[in-house]
Amino acid sequence: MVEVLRSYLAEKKVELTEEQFKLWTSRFTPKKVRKHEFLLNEGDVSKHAYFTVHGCLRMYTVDNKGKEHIMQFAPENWWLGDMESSTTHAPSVYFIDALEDSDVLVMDTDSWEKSLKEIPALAMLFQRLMQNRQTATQKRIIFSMSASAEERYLDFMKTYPNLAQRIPQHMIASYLGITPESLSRIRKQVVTKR
Amino acid sequence: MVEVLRSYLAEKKVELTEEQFKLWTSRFTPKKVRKHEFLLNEGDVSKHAYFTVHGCLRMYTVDNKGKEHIMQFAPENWWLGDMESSTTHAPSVYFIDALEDSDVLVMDTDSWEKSLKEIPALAMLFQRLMQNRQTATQKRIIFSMSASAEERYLDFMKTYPNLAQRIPQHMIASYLGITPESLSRIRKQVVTKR
DNA sequence: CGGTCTCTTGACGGAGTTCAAAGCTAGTGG
DNA sequence: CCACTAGCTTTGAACTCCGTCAAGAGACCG
Repeated sequence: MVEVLRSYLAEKKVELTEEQFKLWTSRFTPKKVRKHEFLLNEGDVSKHAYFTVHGCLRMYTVDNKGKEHIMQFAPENWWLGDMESSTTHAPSVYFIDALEDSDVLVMDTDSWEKSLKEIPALAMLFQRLMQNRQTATQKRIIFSMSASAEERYLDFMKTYPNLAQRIPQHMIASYLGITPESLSRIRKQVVTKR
Repeated sequence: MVEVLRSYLAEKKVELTEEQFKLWTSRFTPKKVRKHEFLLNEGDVSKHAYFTVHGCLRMYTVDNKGKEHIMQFAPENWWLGDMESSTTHAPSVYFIDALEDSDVLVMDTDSWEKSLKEIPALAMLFQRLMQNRQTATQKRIIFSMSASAEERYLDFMKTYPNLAQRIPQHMIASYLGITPESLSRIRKQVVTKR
């Protein structure tokens, strides 16, 4: 299954020697995850990073009013994990579970850090990905403060065109920070507008 | 002026050899910045990182409706810069200016990257700081979706207790994503509540 | 000392929430 | 393979928080 990482790296324009590739991929464990199965629970210390080969994961928190807030989706070719908990060994504030039956690749934190030290090209890739994530997260803040719920929904549709067909509406609502009822009304509006 | 970095590093529990410290600090240029003076304009490629010795900087964007949104404040002992623009050489979407007459230390991007490569302890420090920032940014998203404006104001006051006395109210409003009028009403409420 | 910037206060409106109920869909077990 | 149930989505009505617009008071700087 680790062969999918070959095309992934090619797409990201990262070139490893065959030796490096073998070393890296030997540290992954393939895992089948059932829908609704949990990979991380709030309060646990994160010890793994995940790569979605097929299916979809999500990472979310529950606020003090009991509401779920989805921080990130991880469909095919996405990485997911609570980096903070992994590096600081502090209990995570996040849950990670599967939205569909999924195939994922798992690597434990120690192997992960070893790989970054041994293979500089990987360290550079993940620094770039971290930077992109920070940029995306900042844009999300600005967008949540300046755009209406409808604008944010349309933006979500543009960013993840296929995802909206695959996952329940109320998950999108949770990601956008609105209620399922509001999203339902917005979708009606958007359809009748054209 | 670079001597302030000595106590800064001590506080962050980073130990450099005297040689490393000299090498690093020799690459900074002290700069006096007047209130309202700009260090970065939207559309420019960021070529510098800043450390506030005295005073306060801010980084903000202007959305398509013409509203300012403050991404970050940088009072004493804070780093500020558009990392994304610096690393990708893409035009920045941010403005950086001074909220008070300030003393800052400036390092250009090339020297910055060189320093991180030459001094691993620094690379580790800034990876840690980046991680903290990502965590803080994520918390801000959750908070902006789950908490009322009043709760967010009270949280801001706890996080930056001294800052609220120093900077104009409407800057805090811009950071919180509410109007100055709303913040004014919230403050009135908070005072009369006790 | 005049003007601009900042903060406050009021009235009104609108986007989104809450609560409730009724369809609809999909998964499960017989 | 069908029936049943639990979860998901839709719709309605009332409400609430916050934004907008407008006006006035105070503070600070040139």
